[in-house]
Amino acid sequence: MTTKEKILAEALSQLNENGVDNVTVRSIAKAIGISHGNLCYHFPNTDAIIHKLYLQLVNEFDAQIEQAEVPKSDLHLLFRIGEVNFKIQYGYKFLLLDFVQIMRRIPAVKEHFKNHIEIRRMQFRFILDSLINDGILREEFESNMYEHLITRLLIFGNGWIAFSEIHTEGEVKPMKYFEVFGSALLPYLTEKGIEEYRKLLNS
Amino acid sequence: MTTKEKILAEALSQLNENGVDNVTVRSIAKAIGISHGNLCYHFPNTDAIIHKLYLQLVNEFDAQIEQAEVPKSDLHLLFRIGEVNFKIQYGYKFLLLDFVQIMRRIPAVKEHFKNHIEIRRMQFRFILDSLINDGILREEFESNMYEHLITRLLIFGNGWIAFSEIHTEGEVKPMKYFEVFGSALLPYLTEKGIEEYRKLLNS
DNA sequence: TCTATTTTAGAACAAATGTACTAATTTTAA
DNA sequence: TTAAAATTAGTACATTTGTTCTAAAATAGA
Repeated sequence: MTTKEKILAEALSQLNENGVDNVTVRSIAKAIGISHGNLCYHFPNTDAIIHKLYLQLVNEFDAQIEQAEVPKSDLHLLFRIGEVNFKIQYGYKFLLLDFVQIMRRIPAVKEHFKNHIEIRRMQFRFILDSLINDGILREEFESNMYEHLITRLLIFGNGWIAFSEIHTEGEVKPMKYFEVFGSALLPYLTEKGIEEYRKLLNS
Repeated sequence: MTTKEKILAEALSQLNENGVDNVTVRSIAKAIGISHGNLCYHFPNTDAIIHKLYLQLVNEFDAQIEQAEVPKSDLHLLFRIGEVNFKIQYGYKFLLLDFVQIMRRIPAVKEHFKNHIEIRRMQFRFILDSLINDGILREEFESNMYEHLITRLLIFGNGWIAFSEIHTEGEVKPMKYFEVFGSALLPYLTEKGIEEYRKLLNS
C-alpha cells in the first residue's frame, strides 16, 4: 500500500465517521503515522483528497454498471442498479452527508454531480418507458407523473443516508432503505408488474 | 428592533445565503455594525444563534398549524399542511441544507428534531388512514406500503432543498417542489381520489 | 438627580488550520 | 557506484475563530 493509498483510505474512514468539518490534513497524517508536511506533498489540502475520493466513487459506479450481467427483466434491472448504487454510496456516505458543503467548497465536484444526476434521470426515464411498454407499469394518466416520480427517486437517493443518520441507532442497513426506495414503484405497477415485484422481493 | 432581533435576522440571512461554515460571530456583528464582543454578550456563540433560529422555526410551524381553518377534505388538509411546511422551511433553508452538521454540533437540536419527525410521521399516518376510510386512497395491498410512503415523504421533505440548490439556477420555487411532493399520492388514489386531486390542482 | 443595571466596544489570548519552506533521507536509474 | 529525483519530517508563519476580560457608555428606576 503506497502512502497515497494509505492517505485516501484513512481519509475516507475519518470523513465517513466524523464529517468534513472534523477532518484535517493533520488528523489524517497523525492516524497513519506520517508528518502533515508529507501529506501535503501528496495532496495540497483536504479538498484535494475529497475531490479524489469523489472520483473514486464515480469510478466504482461505472465499473459496477459495466459488469452487470444481462438482467432477467427490466424491473430486475432497475432493482439491480438501485441496490448497487445504495451499497456503493454507503461506502462513501460522507459525500452525501456533507453534500452541500462539498459542492460549495469544490465547484468541480458540483458540476460533475449535476451532470451525473442528469444522466441518471435519463437512465430512469429509459427504464420506466420500457416497463410501460412491457405492461409492467401503468400508462401515464397525469402529465409529468413519471417525471415527478423520477425526481422523487433522485431526491430519495440523495437524502436517505442523512435521514438514516438521525433515526437509526447503531449500524445503518442500506438494504432496509433500498426496500423503501423500491416500494415507490409499487402503486404504479400493473397486475403483471405486481407479480414480478413480489418475485423480486422473494429473491 | 432590538439588538437581539437584529442579530437573529442578520444571522438567518447570512446562514441561508452562505451556510453555517461561513457565518461567524464576527461576520454577523460587522454586518449590523456592532462589536463582536457585544454580540457575544447576547449569544455566546454561533451555535446558540442557530439553536435559537431552530426554535423560531418550530414556533412558526406550530403557529401556522394552530390557525389552519377547518379543511374541506382530508386530501385538502394534507396538501395544506404540506404547502405551509414547504414555505416555512424555505425561509430557514440553511437548517435543511446544513442539516447533518447542525445535528452534529448541537445535540439538543438533534433530539428535538428526532421527536419532531416522529410526530410528523404519526400525523401522516392519521391522515392517510382517514383517506383510506373515505375511499380516497386505495386499500393497503402490500405490507408496509403506506409506512414506506410516509418514510419517503419525510425524506423528500428533508431533501428537496438540497437537491434544488444543485439543480436550480436563480430563485428556487418551493411550490414547484411541492407539486412533485404531492404527486407522490397520485398512484395511490382511487378514482374518487383522483377527482379530488384534480380539483385541488386547479385551485 | 443619582445609583445600579444593562449594554457596548475593544483588546487580548489560545487553539486550530492551511500553507510554504528547508533540509534530510530514501529511492531510482543510468 | 553515483547523481538525480522523489519522498519525508519538521519548522515556521499568517489567518481565522471562539472566548474572556475590562472599562466605558447608555439606560432605567428610585
